[in-house]
Order: sequence, then C-alpha cells, then structure tokens
Amino acid sequence: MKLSQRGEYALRAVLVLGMNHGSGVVRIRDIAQQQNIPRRFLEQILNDLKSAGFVLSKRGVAGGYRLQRGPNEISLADIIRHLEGPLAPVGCVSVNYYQRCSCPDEGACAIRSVMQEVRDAIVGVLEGVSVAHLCERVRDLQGPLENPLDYII
Amino acid sequence: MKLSQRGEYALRAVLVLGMNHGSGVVRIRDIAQQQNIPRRFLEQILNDLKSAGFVLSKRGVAGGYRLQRGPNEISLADIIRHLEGPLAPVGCVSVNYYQRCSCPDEGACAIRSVMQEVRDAIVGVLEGVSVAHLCERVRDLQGPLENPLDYII
DNA sequence: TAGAATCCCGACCTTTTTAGTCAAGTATCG
DNA sequence: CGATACTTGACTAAAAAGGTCGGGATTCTA
Repeated sequence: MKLSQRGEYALRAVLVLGMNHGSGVVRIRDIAQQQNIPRRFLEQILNDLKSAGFVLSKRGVAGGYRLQRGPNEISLADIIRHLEGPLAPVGCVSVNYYQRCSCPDEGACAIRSVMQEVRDAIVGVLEGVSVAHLCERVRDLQGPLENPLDYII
Repeated sequence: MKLSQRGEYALRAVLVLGMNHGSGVVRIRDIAQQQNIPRRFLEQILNDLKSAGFVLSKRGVAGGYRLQRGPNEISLADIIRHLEGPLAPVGCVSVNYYQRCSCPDEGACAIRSVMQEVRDAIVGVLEGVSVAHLCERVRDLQGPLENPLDYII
C-alpha cells in the first residue's frame, strides 16, 4: 500500500509549483534544493509530469516549470494515478485500471468487497484534495508569514 | 498503493481456513486448488503465517492447516501488516513502522497531513474487518447453501 | 553572436522486491 | 513400513525502484 519515492517527489514538486503559481516559472534546481530531491531524478519526474500535461516548461536562461492548469483543477488522485497506476489495492476493484484476478468467483468474492471499500476510502480522500487545497494547508500549518517565498514546503 | 500477490493469496487462504474453522485442518493442496494458487508458493506463505502465529499446522497423513486464534480475533489489518509491512502510504505517517522522510519540515508538511488521512481511511476499513466478518460476507454474497463445503471462496 | 544557463532525451546502472520453483527432510497415520 | 503432508532453506528469473550520466536543444543577455 505504498507510494513510491518517485510519487512522493512528484507531489512535493507540484506543491512547490502550486505555491508559486502566478509568479513565473521555478527552476528544477531550486525545487530540488528546497525539497531535498536528487536533481537528476527530479528532471526525469518533471519531464514525465510535463508529457502528462500537468506542468509546462520554459527553456533557456530564465527557464523553469510552472503548472499548466490551475491548482484547483489538479487533484492528488490525478497525479498519483499517472505516476503509479491504480489507486486500488488490487486490480479487480480498480475503476480505471481493472484487471481480473485469479479468484474462483469474482462477483461473490468477500475479499474483493472489502478491497472495494478500501479503494473508495483512498479515492475519497485523494480525489477531494486539489493542489490548491494543499497550498491552503501549507498556509494553515505554517501560520501567516510576511513573505510568500518564506513558506517551507 | 498495491497489495502484493503474496498478500492477496494469504488473505484468500486465511479466509478458506476461516470458513472451515472448527472442522479440523485443511490441506495446502485443497486450498491451492480451490483458490488457483501455485501450491509451492502457498506452502511458503502458510509457513510464514504459521511462524507469525496466525495459523497452526498438523503434519502427516491427515495433516493440514487451521487458524490458531478465533476468526473474530484476526483482522485483515493484522495479516496485511505482517505480510506487507506498513498500511500507510508513506513511512512518515505510519504508526507501527514510522520512518522520517526527506521533506524539510515534517510537522508542517501538507502532503503528510493528507497522507495521514489516507492512512486513517485505510486502517479504518482494514482494522474493522475480521476473518469472521469476511466469512459472514461470503455467506451473504452467496446466499444460503445446503452444504458448508459448497461455499466458493 | 558567443556563451552561459536551463530544460530535454534516452540510455544506463545497481539494488531490492516479487513471484515463484525445487530438493530433500521430518512427522504422522494406518 | 510406506504413503501422505508439512518443513526448511536455497535458488532463480524477471520486474520495479531509485537513481545517474552524457550530450543535445533553447533561450536570454551582454
């Protein structure tokens, strides 16, 4: 039931971009430094997020990344699904990535019905939280600061 | 956010033992056949469940496995935790297997607070379902049958 | 228009995990 | 005794995880 390191890094990076939304692009280097993420690895991840349409990039000297859509249009579920595949604990209860399992009778499988509930619980939380919500939480958790740049994400 | 094949097999096997609780032991072979689980692999898994104290075994001709504790004393959370480790999606919100993560300030980490909720949601379901509950669901899902042996799990 | 900064892309690498398999041994029943 | 089951530990192949690296393509600025 694990989120991979890659997935966690992606969320942290997106959150940084969320906090800086509206004020130009942010460099990979800065995100990596602030978040303790290996720079080269983060490059790879952001590239992936870019081809998935979550972020945009700008090349050259004043280059960097920013969110493509608004922070309130991206849910954590979206991001994690793209990076990790199904949110469901087993394929046979996944809505987006259904896969039949090897049990004798799927329709009457009790384990499946429990996993269904687990899936719904997970999705319920993750669909309900957008990047914008996440940014709000950052502000709530850290109290009001003078300078937006001082927020530690 | 995945349950491994091994974990799924374990749950299925335990459920079979749950359904047969009180009527002696069940052979590996029978569980494997009924549940489409590779026999040798299942041996390994049951052994693991045995050393963890979930099941007991009996050797020899009329040998097999049965639950060690009562079906209502074993929750799915227990089993999965033993097999897969933490239920939490990230180590920094795990109660039983806590591990610090690399983010700058864990206390004020917004992602962590969301993952906390995800963890609680997962644990909420899985702690609440015992093997006995699972057996009930089997009966509910399949309707009342003549012979207890006819239940397909 | 050169050069520095930045993203871009694909290949590569190492370690760990997953999903099994297998052989030989030990206990038990009849 | 001998057939039947569990026991134990080693072994393996394939995939995933977690990165690293070199060199290319853009863009800004002096």
